[in-house]
Amino acid sequence: MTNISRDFFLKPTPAVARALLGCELTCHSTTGSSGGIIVETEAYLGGDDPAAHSYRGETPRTKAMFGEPGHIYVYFIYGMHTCLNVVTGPVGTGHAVLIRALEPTVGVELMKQRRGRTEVGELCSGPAKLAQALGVTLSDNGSDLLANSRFELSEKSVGTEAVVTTTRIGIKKGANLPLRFYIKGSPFVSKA
DNA sequence: GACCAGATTGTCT
DNA sequence: GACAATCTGGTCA
Repeated sequence: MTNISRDFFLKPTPAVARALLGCELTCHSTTGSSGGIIVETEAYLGGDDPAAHSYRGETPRTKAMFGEPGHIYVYFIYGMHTCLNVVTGPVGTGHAVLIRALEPTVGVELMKQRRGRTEVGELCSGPAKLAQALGVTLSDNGSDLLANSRFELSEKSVGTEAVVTTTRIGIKKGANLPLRFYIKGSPFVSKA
C-alpha cells in the first residue's frame, strides 16, 4: 500500500528526490502488476531551472507539472520515448522529480515481455526504459499517485552513506547542477 | 569497450 | 522549422 502522505512531496525538491531512493513503486494493470525499488532520480526546479520543461511557464504539455504534489507527470520525448516524473512542491511551482531507474522486484516476467528483453538489468535502467517496463503511457499523465488504485508507493529509507549526488544526465541546460541522486553500487542505475 | 549516428513525433519559436 | 530530461544498434579499436 501507499504509505506516503502528501506532505512528503512538499519538502524541497532535491530532498524529495533523495528521499524517494529506496522506495518501492508498483504499477497495476489489467495484465498484471510490475514495479521495483527506486534507485535513481533527478530533481527539476521549475522556473529556477533552465533544464526543466516548466522553466518557461505552464503550457498544455507541462500542465501536470504545475498541479498537485504527488501527482504524475508523463512526457513524450525524442519521438518514441516516455518518461515518468512525480510532481513536488506547492501547486504552481512546476517542480518535479524524474524517476530514472528502478531495481525490478515485482512482475519481472511482465516487464521482460513489455521490454522485449530478458536481462533484468536492462528492464528499468533508464527513464524511458522503466516507463515502458511499467506500462506507463501518456494517459497516466496527471494521475494522482496517492489516491489511485493503479499506483502504489511504499516509503523505505536509505542510509545517507549509500546515496551519491552527481550532476544530471542527457540535458543541455543547467547540466552542471548537482541534482541527480542514486544508490551507491546499484547495478540497476542508468549509469555508474 | 568506447564512441557515433539514426529513429521519430509532439511542442514551442 | 528545429529541438528535445533517450535508447539501440552498429562500427572501430
